[in-house]
Amino acid sequence: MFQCVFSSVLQPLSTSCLFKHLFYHSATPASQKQPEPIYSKRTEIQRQTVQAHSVKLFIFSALQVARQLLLQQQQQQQQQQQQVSGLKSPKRNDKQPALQVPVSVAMMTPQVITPQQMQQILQQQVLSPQQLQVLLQQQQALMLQQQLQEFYKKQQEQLQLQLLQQQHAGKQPKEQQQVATQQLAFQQQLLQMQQLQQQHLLSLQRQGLLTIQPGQPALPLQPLPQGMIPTELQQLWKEVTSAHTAEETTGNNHSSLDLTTTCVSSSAPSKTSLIMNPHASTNGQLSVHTPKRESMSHEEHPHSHPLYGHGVCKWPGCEAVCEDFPSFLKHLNSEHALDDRSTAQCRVQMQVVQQLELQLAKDKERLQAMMTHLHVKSTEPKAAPQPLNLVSSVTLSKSASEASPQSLPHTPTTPTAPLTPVTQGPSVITTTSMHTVGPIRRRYSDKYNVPISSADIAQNQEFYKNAEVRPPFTYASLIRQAILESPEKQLTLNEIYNWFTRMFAYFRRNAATWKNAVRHNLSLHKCFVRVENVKGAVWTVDEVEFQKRRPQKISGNPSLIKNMQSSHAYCTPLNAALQASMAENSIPLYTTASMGNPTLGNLASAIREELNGAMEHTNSNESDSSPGRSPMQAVHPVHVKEEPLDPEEAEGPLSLVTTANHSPDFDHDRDYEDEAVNEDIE
DNA sequence: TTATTCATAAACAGCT
DNA sequence: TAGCTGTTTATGAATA
Repeated sequence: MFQCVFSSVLQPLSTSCLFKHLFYHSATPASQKQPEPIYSKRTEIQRQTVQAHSVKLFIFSALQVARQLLLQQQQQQQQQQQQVSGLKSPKRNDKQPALQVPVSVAMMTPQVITPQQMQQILQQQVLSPQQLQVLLQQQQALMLQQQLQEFYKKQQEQLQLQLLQQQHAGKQPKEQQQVATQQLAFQQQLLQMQQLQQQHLLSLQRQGLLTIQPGQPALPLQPLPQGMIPTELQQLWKEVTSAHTAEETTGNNHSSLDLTTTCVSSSAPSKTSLIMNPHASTNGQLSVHTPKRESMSHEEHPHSHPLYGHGVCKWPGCEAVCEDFPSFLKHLNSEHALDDRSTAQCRVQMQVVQQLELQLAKDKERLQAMMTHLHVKSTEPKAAPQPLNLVSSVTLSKSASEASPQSLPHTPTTPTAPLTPVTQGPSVITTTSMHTVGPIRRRYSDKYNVPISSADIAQNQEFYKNAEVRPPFTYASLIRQAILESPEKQLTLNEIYNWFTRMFAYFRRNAATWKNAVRHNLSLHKCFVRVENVKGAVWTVDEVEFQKRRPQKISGNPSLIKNMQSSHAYCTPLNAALQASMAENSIPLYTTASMGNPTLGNLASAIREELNGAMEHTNSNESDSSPGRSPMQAVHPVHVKEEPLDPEEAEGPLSLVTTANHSPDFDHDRDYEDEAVNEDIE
């Protein structure tokens, strides 16, 4: 079984169905694929990650404050115990250091999914952005849950220890009872926080926004709507703080915690930083700034900082507006100093970058697989011919094997590496061509006078026959192909119509439109020559005129110019198609034959074999062509000649060049009955 | 910005 | 006369 990762949709496939499925990808209209804005989603992931982390930071800060309060109570309790009984428990001292481990340490060292594990996950299967998002969120939530559980556990142990101590002392002053009561209340509030998270998780699950894998000990904290969790936390915070004495809550800055503001807000970035209780910053980290490194970098590159651009702080989740660079530095040093929050954010950013890098690597791998698939598609059981455009005369340059290294294909995974760079080649099925509704304006092939390859159509023949997908070829190319596929290289208008409807399901509708276009093209283009014969008027193709349709702006050898017209045509259409594909939300781009170019050596021999076969076929004057036959059998007689090619003048890496030869042999083989045809061609 | 190519639509004429 | 065939023109989009 395979799993198709062509798109973000993971779909298990059997070996036999893999190619069909890939072909489905090439055939499915883009409108049905629901393209996913990958980059925007990644940005969204980052945003939500920061958002979730901000929520987590808030909880962390609240816990820190509560922990600090608890510590104070414990200290008071300890002092009271020492005063009363002079008893000092060694166990308590053992426990105390563990309690002093900042929660942020656990936060900064997530052990839920290590980067290595995440990499393994990503290597095992390509995760879609949604899955990555969920995974990331789950990881964040698991981290938070671990922290909560750890803290809760410590609190519980402390409580039990204290109870034991109190029982041991045989005295229970009222204050101790109050402290114990407060601790119990705090534990209950911690439980409430967990329950709230669980409830929110359940609500998300009900909404289908989050899926939890079975057996996963997840307490995922989905990125919450702005202001939702803060409100709940505010209530929780009030409950927590209300458990303490009034002088402890009203005398400090707890009230300054503006929990109504969102933790991450682009509009009010200054509020993103939590106003910490002085007690919360137990180690004073919040007040410690280390701007030296930044300042040094700024001195080297004044007003240039990766975190500063367009007057906005680029710190993840901040976007604070800084009018000038000094103000940004001030903001950076004040809001993003070296503290737990910044460190945690940095770590989150590292994870984000790491995941993006992994995803990028995976996408590259996927692209490679796609390219490989497209390269070897000609070897499918369909046994389609090699995707060489042999319709026109082909000249194989000596320098084919002497192409510059950078021009050589970088696809070592397949022996059928393309002549062109991996991102180049004619487009057979493009995303644009998948739009079956309405006329299309884009054109990917035939843009440089090079018509569709016979193999291009042949390898997608079944697809075009059955799917109402507009072929991405111009009318001229299609007409030319129809004519060239005919045994006598000439067709009546009605036969051209029939070829269109036979070969393309798309042309079985809107006959008036495309037939008019066919007639228009036949009349408009000089490359189509009307010939009167016994059957009436038939249409033939003048290759010279066809190649002349758009001269390339290449200076140098005129023959090279012609050659480049053809060779370049292999490069640009797919480039455009790729760009279009990228523009259209990274919908996979599919080509078939055109990308299955063999290596240079194989290509040369293949060309010669094909050309020789074609010449023999034509010279034998056998008209075995049928509607279903291979288009390669219908190629024109061609000449294989070796022509020096100046590499400096060659614009592209292609050495396979086609010349629009209009040789006497060519005219002879066309075997026109009307001599006027040759005159017209001349 | 300009020129070119292409698709589409439409009008028109000639022929069967 | 209707339909087919062929020519021509116009327009807009895409692209070099």
